[in-house]
Amino acid sequence: METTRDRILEVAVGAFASRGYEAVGVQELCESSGITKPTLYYHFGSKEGLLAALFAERFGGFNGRVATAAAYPGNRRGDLAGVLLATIGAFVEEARDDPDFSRVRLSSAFCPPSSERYRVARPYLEALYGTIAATFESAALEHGNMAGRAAQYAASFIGASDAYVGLYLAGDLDPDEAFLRRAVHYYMHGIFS
Amino acid sequence: METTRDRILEVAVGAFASRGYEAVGVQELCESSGITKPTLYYHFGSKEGLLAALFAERFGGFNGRVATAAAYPGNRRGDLAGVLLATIGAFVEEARDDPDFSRVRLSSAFCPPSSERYRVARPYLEALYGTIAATFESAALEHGNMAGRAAQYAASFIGASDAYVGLYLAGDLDPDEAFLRRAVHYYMHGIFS
DNA sequence: GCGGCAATATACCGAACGGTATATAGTCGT
DNA sequence: ACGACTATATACCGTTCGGTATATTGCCGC
Repeated sequence: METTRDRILEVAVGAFASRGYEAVGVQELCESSGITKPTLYYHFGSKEGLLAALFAERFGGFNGRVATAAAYPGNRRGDLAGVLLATIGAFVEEARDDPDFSRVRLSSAFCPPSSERYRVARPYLEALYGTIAATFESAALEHGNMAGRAAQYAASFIGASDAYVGLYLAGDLDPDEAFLRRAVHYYMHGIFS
Repeated sequence: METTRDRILEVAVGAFASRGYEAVGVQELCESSGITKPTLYYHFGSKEGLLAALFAERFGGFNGRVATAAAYPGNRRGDLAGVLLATIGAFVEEARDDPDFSRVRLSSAFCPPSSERYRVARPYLEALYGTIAATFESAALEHGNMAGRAAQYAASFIGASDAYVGLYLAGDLDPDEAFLRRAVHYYMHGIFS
């Protein structure tokens, strides 16, 4: 059964994706959900609380799926390419399964430091970054010349992955399996290879 | 002499950087600038016009500097590494010289498709992307195995560069010359090298 | 010294904002 | 059948939103 709460969240993620959290009014979310304001405030307490609930559900889930994909060595000892492919695959799969959330996530990646958005999104952004950085730190144990560069690797890996997701969401790109394999290959061995 | 118009723009970029375009009110910008609303509307016509003027000045300038750095072959025939270093250097230098604008630029990189921000920022974002893609297309003429991949290269290069800029602006990173050289080296030859 | 224009201010507009005091309907345990 | 609790609605709050009609100032050309 679809609860009122779920319906509000679904309407909200769609509205936030297309017009942005700040530009969407609570009144409008209520009308689109077929409810009234006190109902929304009963469930979420505030507009910021609504965003927090949305992120807890979807960003939390996304981070979990990425963490599973990025586990290293996990059962893939030495297979960094396989881990990175699974990781970027998690980004792309999320964009296919939940494009609205992925749009909200991307638009929150560089949100202003004194915004409500930032306060809510920051822990999830840091968790994602930490997960990827940890993968590269583990890999450095097996590939000595990677040592001490995990932060730089994580930043560029997430940056490139999000750029691909952004192009896909804009309809400019279809990142199929071959595309992702090439992306990982370039990342590990350079653009000439 | 600092004109009223310039002062408004300076106040606006600072406010947009820290709290976001949508969350900043026109009234507040006027008070911070020491003027009143009709003066702002005399110069810019609307809030969106103010953002457009800001982007015309700063995003236009930034894109020009990137285009200069990314010119290929230019006088650097065959020196793709040098061109990419100059290009990522332009990103980082911009962040140092005009951190507020760079914050606004980053926060507009993935802004919602039905927002005012998107309408204003889109041409500049596309111009930037086109510039970088053109560089990789030119490089492919000399490095045959790069052919047909310019879009993918451009996306990942801009994505990684913006990720570095974002970390710098958050105070988590100091991208000095050595860092940037490593970044370009990884990009061209892979993370193991 | 006066017409015209660029640049500013006072005072106001209707609409939308996020949020709430209060009442009411259903459900569930006792 | 009644108290307590969950979930909802009506009607309203003060504030702020982007934007404007109108008046005023100062300068420049003639």
